[in-house]
Amino acid sequence: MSAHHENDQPSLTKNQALVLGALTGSNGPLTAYAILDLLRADGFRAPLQVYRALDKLVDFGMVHRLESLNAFVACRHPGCTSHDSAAFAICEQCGLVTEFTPDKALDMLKDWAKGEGFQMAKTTIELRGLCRTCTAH
Amino acid sequence: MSAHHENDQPSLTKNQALVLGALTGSNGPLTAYAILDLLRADGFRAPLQVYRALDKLVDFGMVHRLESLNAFVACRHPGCTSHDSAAFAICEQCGLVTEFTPDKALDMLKDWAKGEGFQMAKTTIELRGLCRTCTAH
DNA sequence: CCTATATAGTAATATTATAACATGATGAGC
DNA sequence: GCTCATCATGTTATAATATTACTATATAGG
Ligand SMILES: [Zn+2]
Ligand SMILES: [Zn+2]
Ligand SMILES: [Zn+2]
Ligand SMILES: [Zn+2]
Repeated sequence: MSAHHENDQPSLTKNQALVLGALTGSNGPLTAYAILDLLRADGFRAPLQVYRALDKLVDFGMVHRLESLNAFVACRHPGCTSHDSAAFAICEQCGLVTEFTPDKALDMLKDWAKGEGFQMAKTTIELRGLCRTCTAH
Repeated sequence: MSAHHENDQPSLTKNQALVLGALTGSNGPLTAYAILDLLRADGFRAPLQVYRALDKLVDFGMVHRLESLNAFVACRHPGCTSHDSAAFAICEQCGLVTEFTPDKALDMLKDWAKGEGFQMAKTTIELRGLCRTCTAH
């Protein structure tokens, strides 16, 4: 199995592929333990199998962790290289999660960081509220 | 004890005051269980005593939860009314947490939300990286 | 007084995440 | 092919974070 290089599609191990499959097959975020339950049929027995795969998938930029939910989503944002700067809108009514790239907001945050002498490595931007559908309703 | 009204300084219960005191006396964020340990001498025995006080203090805008740390900080930002929109820069080297109000970035996020029909109730903005001191060093 | 509401105490439990250690696969260099 | 290093894996136990359920007490308003 070949090593991962930046800008390659990394080749995934069996466990990584299973976890990614569970996430891409879900219509919303999943917790690590929800993934574990989904994959018991595939031989998963312990949380660490999930967490280890998630760590790698997050490294690869293929999965994002939602800090305010302690949950994970497959990246729906292929082609974008700034996986450390994605933003998410989370509907508190229906659970819908929308990923977007807040370029302008990031520029503003970078300005602040520059003025402050803070060297940004990663941003967490999560909006909580109501999606269009739930607002209309 | 008088009820809390918006824009008042709410009167705090004993437990709330103790938890807030622990946070303002700390030079950094504290987890709920760290607060519990600090307050055992004051009679705290169970996590729920801390979590209940924290819930209220967060409601009052006097304490913020840092989602990416599962920890809490006293608001260092008095006079600001947008306690649902504060941002934090977290140094991964020394643990320094700096609160700021990212007005411009928030405007950009509001623009996105408006275009998307998403009704924002709260934002989580947390920057991870190195503070000025740790960068120089 | 009566009742609704808020606060509080306590025990048990649920949820999320990591540590520690053993095993097996893979590939590079010899 | 063998040796070694590295990475992935399996398994058990445990740590860290958070909530449920139930009880009790205070207190303000009618
Ligand atoms: Zn993404
Ligand atoms: Zn919705
Ligand atoms: Zn604040
Ligand atoms: Zn620092």
